[in-house]
Amino acid sequence: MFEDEQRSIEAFIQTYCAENDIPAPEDLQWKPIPFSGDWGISTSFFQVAAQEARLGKKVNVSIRAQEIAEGAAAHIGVPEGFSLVEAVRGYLNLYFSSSEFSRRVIDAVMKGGANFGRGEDKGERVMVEYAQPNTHHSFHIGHYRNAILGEALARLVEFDGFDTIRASYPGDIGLGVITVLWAYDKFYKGQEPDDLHERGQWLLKLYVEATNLLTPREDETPAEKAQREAYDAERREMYRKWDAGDPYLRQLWLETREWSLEELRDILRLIDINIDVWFFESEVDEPAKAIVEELIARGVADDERPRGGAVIVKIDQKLGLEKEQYRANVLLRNDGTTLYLTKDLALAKDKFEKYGVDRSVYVVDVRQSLHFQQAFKILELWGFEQARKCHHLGYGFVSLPEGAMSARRGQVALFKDVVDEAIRRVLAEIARKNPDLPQQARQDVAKQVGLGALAYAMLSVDNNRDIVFDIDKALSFEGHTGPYIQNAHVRACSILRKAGGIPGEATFNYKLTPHELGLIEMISRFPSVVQQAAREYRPLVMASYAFELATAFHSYYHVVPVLKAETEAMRAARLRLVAAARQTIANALHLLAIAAPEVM
RNA sequence: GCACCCGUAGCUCAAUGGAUAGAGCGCCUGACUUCGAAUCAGUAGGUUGGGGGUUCGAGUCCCUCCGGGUGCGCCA
Repeated sequence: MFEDEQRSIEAFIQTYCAENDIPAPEDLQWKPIPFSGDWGISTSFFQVAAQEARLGKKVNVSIRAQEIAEGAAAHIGVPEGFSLVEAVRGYLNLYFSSSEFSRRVIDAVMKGGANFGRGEDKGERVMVEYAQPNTHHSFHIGHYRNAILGEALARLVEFDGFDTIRASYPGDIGLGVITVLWAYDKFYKGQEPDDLHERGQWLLKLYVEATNLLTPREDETPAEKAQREAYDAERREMYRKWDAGDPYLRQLWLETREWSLEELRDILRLIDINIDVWFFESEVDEPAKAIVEELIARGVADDERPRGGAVIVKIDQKLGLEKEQYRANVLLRNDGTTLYLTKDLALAKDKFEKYGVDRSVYVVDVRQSLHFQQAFKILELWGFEQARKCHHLGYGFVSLPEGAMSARRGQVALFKDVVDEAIRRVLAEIARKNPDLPQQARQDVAKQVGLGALAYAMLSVDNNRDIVFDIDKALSFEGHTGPYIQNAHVRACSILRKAGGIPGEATFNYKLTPHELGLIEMISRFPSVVQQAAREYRPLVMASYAFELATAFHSYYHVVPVLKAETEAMRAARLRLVAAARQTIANALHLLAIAAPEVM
């Protein structure tokens, strides 16, 4: 936010170094000054001093860094807009003139509004692929982690200036899907629950039942074994007929698939996700077969079918690697059918050529990291420049306190159930804490707060860490939670409502309290947090920031009187600060796909 | 066997190679006739799994060991 000042100070430093025969600092890093209670920016001279030492000068690096910092401080003086410049232990600290910078920060937020913090147009198109649940199943809390992580990421890169496409890739075919169709056709034909969420759960129930019938048991009798094998043969035959395009099965498949998709669309609507492009696994099968010949012709893939094998890619060998790293993988089974990898390659080709994607992010379970490393390398061998800008955003899996989720054992936290419970708990909280809230508003608010708690529980943990989903902790409304941040927004709204309006301008020409400075500093950091989170593909960075911003606001709120400020000028300045805080909190929450309610 | 991830306060988790490792929960203490207490202020709690190394500087990078998890050509 203070790039101009930084640049001019950097120029001063470069001049000073040049004049005193000190190696030019290559990359000056500016950070906030820690634990000072004041507000400013800081850089250090350790690297410069170390460079001198390497060039043969006999110096103690930390002492020399301090000397340079002192010299630079003296050379710079106190620039316009700053109140103090000091050299401490090798660091050069520049303290802002608080009134000038405060006004500038607040004005920037008020002018930018919902666009405050938005990055420059990057001139690049990014596709974020997430929300890839299998159909013929119900959406559980693990799918939710995927969806919310992908959505937050999409919002971040979009806000940072990338042309962004949201893509979903449901697994709508495969042995699991056929298993459900088999059970339906054999035992439940013609049945169909009314409610769309019941249908998803019902299909899951069919899957569990069918899997039990089809899985070998240790104590099974010869008759049971024969029965099971007969069932399995039916299922395999069904898969073959589906593949051959059997009209009855295709119709049944599309119909039941639609039940799942209806539920999926309903859930995505609930959590405010708008997918731009739907890729179905079943639709990339034919294109996938087509690319195999091309890859053989290009010498990327080896055809071992003549020897009874498959079509494979020996990735390490093609890259000329001695050590095994990417290994080899199969593109086409010897029966001529495609695999997951083949389909992902075909899909990537489509993303690059048909959608003009420059960079591609895959939000997929971390267990598939080898698969994506292989896919990206094959794309590179294939000649796609964009392959180097493909990124697999892996995330740890979500389990329950009882252990891994398992549909078969009935151990699943279905997303819809969790949301319903969240809303119930928020309604109870509202009844206790805000009984004046009109009844008709309660349901909306409960949904926003309940979903906010869930989203934050997922996003406030680093993506490469596993999560044990404890519903009581995820639906906590106090402390390091979504509702805590939402509550800061609500409190700001409340002040502004009572104030009756926001002054069009204000100066900060009075002695600012530490709480005001802290809040203004947090607000000023928002644009750089957007950049970092987007650059690193890490929604966690924004999640942590949002909490810290809310903490700064809550502290401020408690200590600094706004409506009853001592003077009219202070009241105006503080009202604008509250408005800027509200805006920044709202922007941060939006990037996390969390609603910013005005009351709760 | 090979590769990747994780190990930080009692618990759950943060910390672009940078100054004194921070939060939340829980424990204990205090603050509502006050802009909304889903809040705030404070106390206590650490050999960052062990050991080497690189660096002016390591929770962070390298090596090694220990412990936990995941993956590894015809599943997705």
